Amino acid sequence: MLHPMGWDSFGLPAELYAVKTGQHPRKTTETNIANFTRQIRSLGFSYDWTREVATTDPGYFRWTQWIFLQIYNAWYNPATRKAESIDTLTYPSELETEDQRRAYRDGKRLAFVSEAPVNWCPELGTVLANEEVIDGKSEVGGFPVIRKPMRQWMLRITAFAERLLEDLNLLDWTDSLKEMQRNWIGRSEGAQVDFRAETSGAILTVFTTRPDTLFGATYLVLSPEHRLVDTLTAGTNRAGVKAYQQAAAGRSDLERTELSKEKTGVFTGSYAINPVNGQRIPIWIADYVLASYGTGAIMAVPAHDERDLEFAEKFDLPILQVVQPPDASKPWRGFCDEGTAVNSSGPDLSLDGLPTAEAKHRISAWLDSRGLGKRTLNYKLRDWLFSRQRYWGEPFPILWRTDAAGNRYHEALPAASLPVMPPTLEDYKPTTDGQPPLARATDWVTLPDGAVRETNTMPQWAGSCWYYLRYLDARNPSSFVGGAVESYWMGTSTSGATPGVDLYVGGTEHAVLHLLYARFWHKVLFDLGHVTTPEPFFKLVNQGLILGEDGVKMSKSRGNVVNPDDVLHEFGADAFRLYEMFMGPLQEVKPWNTRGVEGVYRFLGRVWRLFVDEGSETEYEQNALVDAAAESRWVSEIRLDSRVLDIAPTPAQLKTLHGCIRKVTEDLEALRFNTAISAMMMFVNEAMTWPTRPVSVFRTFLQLLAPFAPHIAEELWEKLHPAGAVPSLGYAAWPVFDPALLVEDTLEIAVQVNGKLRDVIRVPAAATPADLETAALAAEKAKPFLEGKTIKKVIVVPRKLVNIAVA
RNA sequence: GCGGAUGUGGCGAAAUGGCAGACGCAGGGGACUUAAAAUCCCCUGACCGCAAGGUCGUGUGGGUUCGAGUCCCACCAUCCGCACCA
Repeated sequence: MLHPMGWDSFGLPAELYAVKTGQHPRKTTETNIANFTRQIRSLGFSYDWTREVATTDPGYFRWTQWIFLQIYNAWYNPATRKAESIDTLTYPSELETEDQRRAYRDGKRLAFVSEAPVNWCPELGTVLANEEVIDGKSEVGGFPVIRKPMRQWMLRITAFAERLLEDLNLLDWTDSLKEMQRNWIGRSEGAQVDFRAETSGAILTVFTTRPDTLFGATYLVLSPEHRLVDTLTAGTNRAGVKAYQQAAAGRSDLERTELSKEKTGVFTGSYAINPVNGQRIPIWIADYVLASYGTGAIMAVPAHDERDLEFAEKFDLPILQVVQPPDASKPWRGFCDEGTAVNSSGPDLSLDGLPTAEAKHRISAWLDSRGLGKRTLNYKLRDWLFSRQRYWGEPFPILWRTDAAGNRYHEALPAASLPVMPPTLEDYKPTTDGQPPLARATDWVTLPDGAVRETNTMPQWAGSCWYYLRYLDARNPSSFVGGAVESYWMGTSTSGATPGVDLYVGGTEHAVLHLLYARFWHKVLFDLGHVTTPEPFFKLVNQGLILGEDGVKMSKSRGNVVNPDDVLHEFGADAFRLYEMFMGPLQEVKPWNTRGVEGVYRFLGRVWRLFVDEGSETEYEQNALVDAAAESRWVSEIRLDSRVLDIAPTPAQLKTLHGCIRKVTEDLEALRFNTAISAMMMFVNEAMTWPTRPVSVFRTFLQLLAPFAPHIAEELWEKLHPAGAVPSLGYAAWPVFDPALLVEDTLEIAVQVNGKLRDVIRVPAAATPADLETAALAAEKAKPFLEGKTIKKVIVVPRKLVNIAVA
């Protein structure tokens, strides 16, 4: 069992807090880690602190940088569907110079530099990944985000889209979480179709999931950022197109979606030819077409697409039916589902009368045979924007140089030079001219040979992409994780073990961030032979959020935050732990209720009184009051209750105990802590009524209690072993229940008439179904319901119930 | 709009298709106490009834079944995620 704890301590929140308090992030991070450690320790969690890691520790981020180098020095080979060393890349023969081959190689790496529109958050002064933008605002802080072309580091996660999708099937995750990832990856099958521009002859490729509607395409739409917009714009339309492009560029994502109710766009003044029928159709640009999805251009089929219809109606473009709904009473206008092709005949091809699926097939084959298009897969997933203009993150192990032709190119630092430490800065805010903070350290940036360092840093997700691997071998100085250690813990050296982390408990907020990024890194490491499982986390459970007492998410601004320190001070760690587990199912969202803590606190009081002598308890309370300094001595003088004796338990006592062992054991396995606790409450409620309290029974009970309330369990365990030389309760083997002790000699059988409970009878456990039937028919309280009725059928469920069906 | 989850007492919740509401909170009554707190005992889904007992009851409406909180269909509500993804 490996149960470690660590700190994901790089990132924006830590940096923002540091800026706010005017301290260095390393200082505030250390202070916070110390405080969290204190709180966690006071709760008595059994973490293995010898494996503690912090992602901000140079001994840790050295290996984060090392993994980045593995990604940087790899490419995705579509033939093998795997990441491979960049050395296996073959070059097209037309690349003659080393500079040309270098440019080609850099374009293939899994870590690459790209000049593309990115999410820029002016308030935070940094770019953000797609996953970090929620409703057009930054995930951290909630500030507006705009699109801006910038030169940034990207990781080629899109190459793994299909495998990230497929391998979800290997995992024991909830359906909802898997669905979130599937939706985020957003696979869709369709076709690319080439349209030829009428005057320039330029080829315009569009992506569509409905190639069967090609005959209904009455215009094309390009995104404002599409690279062919300039060449396609006719003279008189130039000013309007430019203005539209500029307006779209300056608009935030939020504005873009808020304004989505109203479609906007401009005509370029030029036309394209529909390859299927030679029709001349206008080319428009509009921001409802996204540059970053598909080809950044669409064929509009207003009859059978909601958005195209809205646009066509607004700009008075032709709407042509090409699909007949199966339900003829439904209007064809705006019908987007599958039906039958109509009005779809051209000189070389007719789809008329074909069902949608077949029409898709036919047209795809036709386009393919003419070289006009091909079947394609598209994903919503975008490449991972991996650089940030921040101080508090891992510096890239990358240098920039200039070649003979004056082109800047990048180069990896050797692994031996890791870690690349961030420079010491007085001011770690971004520069006023928009340069990352690291650019302030001019001595650090420029090397003696003229090379300059990359001044961006990695995003906060980098460190958390692989921490579970570092836990396995946290102090290894020569490798990110030792090979034998990795295969032992990840389960590939033992047959039957689940591959990867056996149980990962975490919140849903990581669904399309950390959990996606970590899977991607893991797959790269797997392909390159550094780890032995294709997936990092086998079983994943999302714990539910604990809301404030008012049923709303806890927040400082609402003032409904419960501070664990206060709860601990008033009720102790055991009551706090017990309550959190007793509240309800682990996965459920549920509100905090301090009364509930009092409830489990009372339960712990009853446990205590089950063991200790009341008189000595009173003495302790009085003595501890006048002499608080010697409290621990007075505690040790509390005596056991005189009924707690080393005597043989009665069969009834053993039965109660073993029933409890069974329930607690099974519930723990299934993470049903709430019902396990309720079983222990029932045990205690009954044990309170016993005239004798056999030590052996209570020792076992304490073992059951220990994982929930370790402090009180350990204290009482010690009292039950007066000799002193007893190992801690934590090392005692978990009790095993004896099924033989749970056998009942008589059973309670429910007697139903027409499914309604009428009586409960007691029968010997050995009673046969026939015995049960006889006894049930004779049941006193059931009789009135049988009188004067015909018995149609008697259903006997052995050991449970008898149902008499009457007419 | 799309995807997912959840709907059970005053509240948190239990219940391999087989006695709905275990366990706990809150509430009511009682014991102990000069008194209070703590503790212990009893009651507590709704309605009818003096009682015995009965009727109804797991978001709504259907269905399958000897029997449905549980399975199937439709709908409603709430929460979470995604959202102009062609």
